[in-house]
Parts: sequence; structure tokens; C-alpha cells
Amino acid sequence: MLRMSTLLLRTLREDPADAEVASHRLLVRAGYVRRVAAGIYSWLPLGYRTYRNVEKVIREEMDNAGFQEVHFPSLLPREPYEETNRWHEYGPDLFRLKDRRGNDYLLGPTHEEMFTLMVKGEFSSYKDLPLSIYQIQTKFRDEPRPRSGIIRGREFVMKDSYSFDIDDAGLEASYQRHREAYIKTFNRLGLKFNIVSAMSGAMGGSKSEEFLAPCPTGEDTYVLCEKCGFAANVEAMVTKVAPYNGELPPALEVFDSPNTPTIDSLVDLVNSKFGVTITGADTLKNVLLLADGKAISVLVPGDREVDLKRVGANLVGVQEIRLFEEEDFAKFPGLVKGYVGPQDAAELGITVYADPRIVIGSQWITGANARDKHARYVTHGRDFTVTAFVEAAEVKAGDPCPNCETPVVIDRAIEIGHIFQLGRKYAQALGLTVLDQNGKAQVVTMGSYGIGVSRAVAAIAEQSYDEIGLNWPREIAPAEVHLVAAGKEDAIFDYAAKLAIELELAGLTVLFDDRRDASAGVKFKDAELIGIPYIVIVGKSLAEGKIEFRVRATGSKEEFVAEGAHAEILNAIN
RNA sequence: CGGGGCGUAGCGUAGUGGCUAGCGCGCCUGCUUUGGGAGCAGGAGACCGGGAGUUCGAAUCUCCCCGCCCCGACCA
Repeated sequence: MLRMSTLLLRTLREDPADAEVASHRLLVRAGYVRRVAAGIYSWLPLGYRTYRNVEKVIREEMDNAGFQEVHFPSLLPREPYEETNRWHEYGPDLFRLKDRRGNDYLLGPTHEEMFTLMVKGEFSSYKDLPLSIYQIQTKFRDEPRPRSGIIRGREFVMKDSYSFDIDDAGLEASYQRHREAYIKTFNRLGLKFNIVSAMSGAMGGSKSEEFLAPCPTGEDTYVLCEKCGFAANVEAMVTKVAPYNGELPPALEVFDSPNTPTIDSLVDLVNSKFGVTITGADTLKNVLLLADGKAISVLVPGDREVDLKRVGANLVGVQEIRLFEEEDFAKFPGLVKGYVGPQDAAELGITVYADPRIVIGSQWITGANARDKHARYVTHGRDFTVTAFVEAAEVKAGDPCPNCETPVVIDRAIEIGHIFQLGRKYAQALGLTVLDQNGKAQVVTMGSYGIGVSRAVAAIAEQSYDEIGLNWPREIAPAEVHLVAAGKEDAIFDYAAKLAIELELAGLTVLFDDRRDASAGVKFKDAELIGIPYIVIVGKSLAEGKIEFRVRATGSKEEFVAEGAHAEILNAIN
């Protein structure tokens, strides 16, 4: 039992000045967490109980799924990370330190290497597989910008699992087992979530899905079809287009277009010059990029911007992408800024990629690769060709769903889990092989699965809070019942103390507000802010043999007979 | 790393060159009060982020550094 009279807790009447997002603001105000440094937080008693409840749910679901819990240190030697090259690849996000002899160490940002080596050290036969192991461990990442309280910290707790299989079919099965375990876990945590397909990105795997908890302050943007349930990362959104089946347009025609460097000015010029009503969508934008130092042109309809993240995620093997700058134009004298078209790309030494909207046969108004000249009827397949189609244009709300063509919405969310099929990258690098039936060494294939444990606390807060405070699901709350003794008579406190014990004996966890020096109003406000789901008030109505029972989430109130109230409360809760 | 903002008591803040740095919340003592963040009286708590400088005089002006927040870049 927690007693408010002695609890290490000071609720704040005002919002902290450095907290903007609701979870951060309320967790600080309600006395759950305190900031120690940017992206580094301490948990106070109420907060730590809440955190531990989240951890417990996750651990139980992992255990139920048959995954085995292990534990690695946070402080790790350099060598394994050298073998996978991540000592270098991870860059400045890695916290590095030296011991007294000057040897390099790191604070683990993620533990693929250690898991792989652990299995390598113990197992050597296909008969030992499949295996799934996990840990709940503090991770350290020197984020460029920690933000949003405990949603994105530099020190945070993650549950990370890894599966080990002899072949792809085994990996697929392990992946599905984790996917199901995650669904159960997040349902128990009371989180609303969408599973979205994601790009594997820097981790170098294949299949990957993210668990996103929708919330307006989330930092991930994703695409959702409200009709069929399709959900995808913006990077993974697929453009739905119909093939061109119109007439072959007239021959390409170059026209004068002085002072027309932008799409808007081009639209105006064409409309007045030719007496037509085109829009930006009828023009072709040629965006020049440097992909790992190589000049490429990306074609998108003029009313769309190029989304560099999408291009980067969809151009296989490319590490770094950036826009052309002035000095880059200088290296390609044939490219006239504002008047670029795809017609002469081959001669100019530019590789051209097109957004799928630039279908073969479609005609466009675009630059003529000469100062003050544009061209119309520029037709894909006749007047220019492209090396490949690539998802390049920004995704907009209202774009058609790839499955059912319903206009999609764009929503924000917190990433609470990520599962992906890692493949053999780490096993290969660290030499994790097992012997197969034929006595031949096979490289093991791995899956990797993460849940942000501390982040989940914030995500639950974000999805459940209201204007008066936090509002936890029962399984997560720091206690199940918040018992308030409101009044001054000893009879009230005596009865409440007895009720608190009875509730605990009945198996409930109780936060007992037994403060003699706080007014009823203060206690009510605190109870609402702290957000325990059931509030029991022992106060003035005790004189008539009554107590009050409230439900935090709904605000509903009812009176119970004080005599034997614990049974009534238990009944109302279950 | 680019852009913007901020740093004054545990929290929220006032104070743009001039008395001993002010107020609210919280905290301590006493009295009163106790169903919606009570009242009165008294009190403790601040090297005004740090350093250097300008000045008779600096929380206030200048420079450097540090820290924090937001947008972007980046990010299992």
C-alpha cells in the first residue's frame, strides 16, 4: 500500500515550462518523472510502479510466446561492434568511453552483436533451432535531438528480441510468432495501434513492420486507409496509377518562355499563351539530386514535391542523397536551372528516374534544356525514357489506397514496436553457423524485434489523458484504487485505513490518501491528476454509512454502503 | 548540424544600468479551517547558468562558454 502522507511525491499546480507534449507535461506534474538532463529521466515511486507494470505485461507476453529472457550488460567492449563495422557506421549516436587502460568501450545502443555471439557460443546444430531470446535493457543513444520527454530519450528501456532459424521459412514463422505476441502485448497495454509496413532501412533486412500508436504529438507520419485498413510508412507507400490509354499527342513543340523559372509561372504562361487551363499537375518537374555523388534527375508532376526520404528508401544501395546546389549546376553546363527537361538526359550524363505517375505515353510540359525555352507534348517513351520508376513524390492526403483506391489519410503516431527480418547480416559477420542434416555449416538467419518499454509508458499516457490529468488503464496504473480520506474526524481516517487493508486483502493495489493536512479539494485534484482508474472517497457521507465510488475515465459516481464496501468495490471493478 | 526561443528559490514567473532582487505556488511555525487546489500571522529558501569585460555601479550592456526547449536535418 502506498500512503500519500509519506510518499515521495510533490504534484505541481502549474505545467513545467520545458514540457510541451501532454505525456511529458502530465508525468512531470503528477510527480511520475523528473528530468536529469536532455533526454535522461528519473522515475519517482508512482512513475516507477507504472513503468514496472508495463514491463511486466511485456515480459509475461514474451514468456507466454515461449521466448527466453536473457540479460546483457549495457557497458560493452568495442570488438564485436568492430566486426560488424558498427563501431564506425553508428557514428556520433554511439556513446563511447575508455577504461583506465585506454581501451574502447560503448554503451549499448542495441544488442544484435551480443545476441548473435551468445548463440554462437552455445549452439552449433540445426537441432537447437529455432530459438527466440529477449532482454529488457537500458539502451543508450546520443540522439541528435532528444525530444518530447520520455518519448525520445538518450537513455531509454527497450525490450529487444532476436530469433534464430536455419532457413527462410523458419524465419517467417518466428517473425509471425513475434507479430502475434506484439499484438497481444499492445492490446493488454490498452494501446490503440496500427501495424504498418516499413522499409528495412539501415538495418539491412527485408520484411519489416512498425507498430504505430496514433496520437497527434507522435513524430512518425504514416498513411492510413480508413476503409480497408491499409497502413504504411510514408516511405513505403505505393503509388497507384492507371496505364495511359489516350491518343498519341502531337509532336513535341518548343516555345519561348522568358522569366519562367517556377512551376507556377509556367502554368500562368502556358494558360495565357495557348488559351488553355492546365495546372501544375500537367507539368513535369525535374529535380536534380546527387545520389552518392552521382547526378540523377527525378521526375515528378509539377504539383508535387520530391520526398527525399522516399527516394532514398526506394533507391536500392544508395547511402546519401541531397539536392543539387549552385556549384553542382556549374559542373553540368547543359542543365539550365529552371528549364531542365528529361529529353537530353543521356547526352548530359544524367540518370533519370520517374515517379510512377509519369506513366509511359503520358505527355508533359517541361523545360527544353535551353534558357527561356520550354516544350509541350513531351511524351514519355517517345521524347524521353527513364532508367527506372522510383517512388519519389511526396505522399498527400487523398492519394488513392494501393489496395482499394479509397483516398487515404495521413496521420501521426508514436512508434512503439518494430519487427523485422534481419536475415544473415549479423550471423555472417560474426560467423554464426550451425550444422544442417548433412553436416554442412549453414549461416543462421535472424529476426529482430523491439518494443520501447519506457516509450510505451508515454504512449499510453498520450492516448489516455484528458483535460484534468492522466488516466491509466487498470493494468498499468501505479495502483488500482485511489482511496481518499476527506475530512478531519478520526472516524473517517480509521474507517478508510480499515477499508484500505480490506481492499489489499482482496487483492487490489491501493494508493491511500491519508494526509491529515490537505483539504478535500487538494486530494480530489491530485487524484484526478495522478489518474488511477478507481477513486474511492471516504468523507462526510460516512456519517450516513455511505462512501463514494468514482471511475476516473468516465467521471461516474455512485454511493456504496460503508459496511462491507470492499466487496462492493471489488464487484464494481471486476 | 541549420533556424528560432529561453536560463532569476523546488515549480511558475516579475524585474531593459541605480536602494537590501519582487510576486504566486510549494516548504517550515502557530492559530483557524476541512467535499473541489482554504484564511490570517510569522519564517526559511537565490553566488540572478558560468567566466571574462564595459561602468562609479551589472540580473539588466558586450564577448566567450555551458545548459534547456521548439522546428528542421537525423533517428531500432
